[in-house]
Amino acid sequence: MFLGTYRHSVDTKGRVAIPARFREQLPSGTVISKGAEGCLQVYPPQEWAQEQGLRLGSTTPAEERRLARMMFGAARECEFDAQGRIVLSADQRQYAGITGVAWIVGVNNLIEIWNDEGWRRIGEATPEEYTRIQDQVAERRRAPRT
Amino acid sequence: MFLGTYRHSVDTKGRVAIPARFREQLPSGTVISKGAEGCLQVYPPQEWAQEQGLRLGSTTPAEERRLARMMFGAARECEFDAQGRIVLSADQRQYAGITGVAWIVGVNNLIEIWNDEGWRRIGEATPEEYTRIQDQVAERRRAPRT
DNA sequence: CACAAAGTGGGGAAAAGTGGGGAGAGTGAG
DNA sequence: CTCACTCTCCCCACTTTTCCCCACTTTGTG
Repeated sequence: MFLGTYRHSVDTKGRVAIPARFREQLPSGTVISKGAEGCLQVYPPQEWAQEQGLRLGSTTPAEERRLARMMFGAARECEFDAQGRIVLSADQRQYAGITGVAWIVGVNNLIEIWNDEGWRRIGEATPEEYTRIQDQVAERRRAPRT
Repeated sequence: MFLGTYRHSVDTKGRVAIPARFREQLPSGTVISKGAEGCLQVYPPQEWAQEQGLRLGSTTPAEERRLARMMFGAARECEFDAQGRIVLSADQRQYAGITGVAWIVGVNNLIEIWNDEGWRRIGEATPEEYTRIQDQVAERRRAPRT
């Protein structure tokens, strides 16, 4: 389970340290890919495995081909150096708008990486908004397929 | 597992370097052929073997005959030079519209090679489209044979 | 306060990618 | 048959990127 928010720096080589608390839960086979709202997402192997049912072959339908290309094309296996850092590719940094600092956030089953601006927007929700959003989600759960 | 997108140049001899990460997963017997949407596809031996289910015989439907001819007729075994490059034949380059640069994309079980324009079109999906496609595929999986 | 663990920064060797020369086989024209 | 030409490999040289290693700073803990 990944919890908490960490502010780490990204150096000129694109390296960013993954918090030790997270790292010790990430075996090899961990994958980083693009996520919704312009963040990057880190999938532990057991989470990523669910995405892998998607395979290409001569009989794969067009929609699945498209999705597979986007998903896997944007992903990379995480490789930690001796200091516990991973390298964000130029493409990933550009997608997430990350330059000097990154916010690394544990979101239960996976980890997200945000730029300053993006994470600020998430965090600036007032208690009232928070309550409203919580209610919305509760509502949808009661009546799915809306 | 093949992941990530790489932009490599294709020289005047039609040579293109396969990313080292991919190359080390490609034993001899790897095959390159034409793929859907105008890309080229690189099949590791075990993936290619699955395509061999497609055979010609007196009862093969016309569509399958056509597909088989295209796939196998266009295929070639990959041969790497000392620098880790393969040569794309003039025919393959023309089919894929590849001139100066090529995008080499890992798509889980196989590798695709795209021209600038083609790959840009795949990647330019908005987050909303991405979500929609993801939902469609999930839907189809839940209720196969539609 | 001292020690250990975590995070940050940079130099340099090694690996990956790029471009081109040239030998040898195959092809076609004179 | 010979010559010129093309195409395919194989080899070498250069540039760029990656990654491995070391050192320092900061944070946390007993």
